[in-house]
Amino acid sequence: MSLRHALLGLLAEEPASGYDLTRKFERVLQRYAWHAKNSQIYPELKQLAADGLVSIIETGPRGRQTYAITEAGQAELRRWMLNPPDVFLVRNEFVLRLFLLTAVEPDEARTLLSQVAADSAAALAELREQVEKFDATAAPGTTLPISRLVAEYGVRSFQTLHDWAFWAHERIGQVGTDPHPRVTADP
Amino acid sequence: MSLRHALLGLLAEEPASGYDLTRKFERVLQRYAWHAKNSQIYPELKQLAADGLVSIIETGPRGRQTYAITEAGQAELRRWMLNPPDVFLVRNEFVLRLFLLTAVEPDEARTLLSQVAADSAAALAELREQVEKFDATAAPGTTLPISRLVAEYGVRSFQTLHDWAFWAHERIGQVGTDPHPRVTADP
DNA sequence: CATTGACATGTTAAAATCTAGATGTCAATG
DNA sequence: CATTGACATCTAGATTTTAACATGTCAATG
Repeated sequence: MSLRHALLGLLAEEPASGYDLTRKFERVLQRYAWHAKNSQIYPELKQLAADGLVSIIETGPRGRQTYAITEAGQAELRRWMLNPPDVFLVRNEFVLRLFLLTAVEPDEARTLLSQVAADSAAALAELREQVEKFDATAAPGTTLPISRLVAEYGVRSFQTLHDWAFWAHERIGQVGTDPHPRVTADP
Repeated sequence: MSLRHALLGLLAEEPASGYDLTRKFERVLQRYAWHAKNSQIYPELKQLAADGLVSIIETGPRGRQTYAITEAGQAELRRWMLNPPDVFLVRNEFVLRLFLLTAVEPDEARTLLSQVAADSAAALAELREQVEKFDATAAPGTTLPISRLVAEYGVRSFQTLHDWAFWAHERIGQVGTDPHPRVTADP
C-alpha cells in the first residue's frame, strides 16, 4: 500500500487538501510514479488522520480541509523511505505491451513503435521545457534541489525511450514507413 | 485489467500451464512489466477458458493442464495491442521513492542513491550477460527478434538509471561517502 | 443575475489483488 | 525406501482499487 506513503510524502513537502493532492496525482505523479483517484485519496486521508499520521490544520471555504503531516507521520515516512524492499515489483502497462509486441504483425509493430517514438518525443519536449525554465531562474552554482534531480531522471528516461524506439523501429521489419523525426540531446 | 492480456500474450508465444506462467512472471515480467501471484493467475486462466479465449490442450502428470490461446483469444489480444490508451497510468514504487526523496536528510538521500547505483549496476550486468550470450549464438546479419529489441530497452534503461544515480549522487549533498564504481557502456 | 466551470468532498458496489494458506504428485538423492 | 524439493493446482478472506455517481460552493463571465 504505497498510497499512504505517497500522500505522506506530498504532505511532508507542504500542507494540502484532498483536492490539491488529487491534482498533484493527475498532473505529475500519475504519469511517472503512482496513480490514484480522488475516491481513493479522500478515504485514505481520513484513515491517515485516524491513525494520527496527518491532521487537519485548517478548514476553508467550500468545506476545504487542509491536511498537514504530524510528527508520527514524518517518522513513518522516514521509516518507509529508509527501508526499501529487496525487489521492486512493477506494474507498467507500457512495458507490458513492449513485451507482447510479438503478438502483432511486424508492420503493425513498426507502427506502434513509431507512435512510441512520437509520444516520447512530445513528453521529452514538455519536460525539457519545464527544466529549462527552472534552470534559467535558479541561481548558478547553487546546489540542485532534489526535485530538479528527479526531473533530470525523467528527461533522461524519455530520451532513452525515444532513442530506443527509433533504433528498434529501424530494425524491426522492412522499410517503407517514414519514422517521426528523431529528437537529439541538447548540446 | 492487463493481467488477462499478459496471459494471452504469453500463451500466444507458446502453450503453457499455470505453473509455467507463474514462473515466467516471477523470472522476467515481474521485474519490468507486470507482476501477479499464482493465486491470481489460476482463476484468471479459468475465466479466460470460460470466455473461450484460451483452452486446455493437454493434461499431464501431477494434474498439469497446458493452456493454448484460441483464435478468439488471438483476436482479443490483437485488438488490445492495437488500441493503446491515450495515457499510460503507472505504478512504480521505485520512482515514487525517487519523488519523495526530499523526505529524508541529504546524507540519507545520498546513501539511497548510492544503493540505487549499485542495484542498477547489478541488474545491468545480469541483463547484459543474457544479451551477449544471445548475440553470440544468433546468426550475424539476421533480423533481430522482438525479444532482443525488448532486452535492448532493458539494458538501455538500466544504463540510464545507473548513470543518473551516479550523477545525482555527486550533486546531492556534501562529499564524504565514496560511491560505488561506475559502470560504463560497452564500446 | 443566470450560467458556467473550477473548487471541493464524499459514497457505493464491483472488480482486482494480496496474504496465507491447503493439498497432492513425482523424481532424485542419500 | 524415506526424505526432500521442485512441480502443480486451488481457495478463502481481507484489502486495495476502480468506475460511476452524488452533492454542494464560490468566482467570474456575459
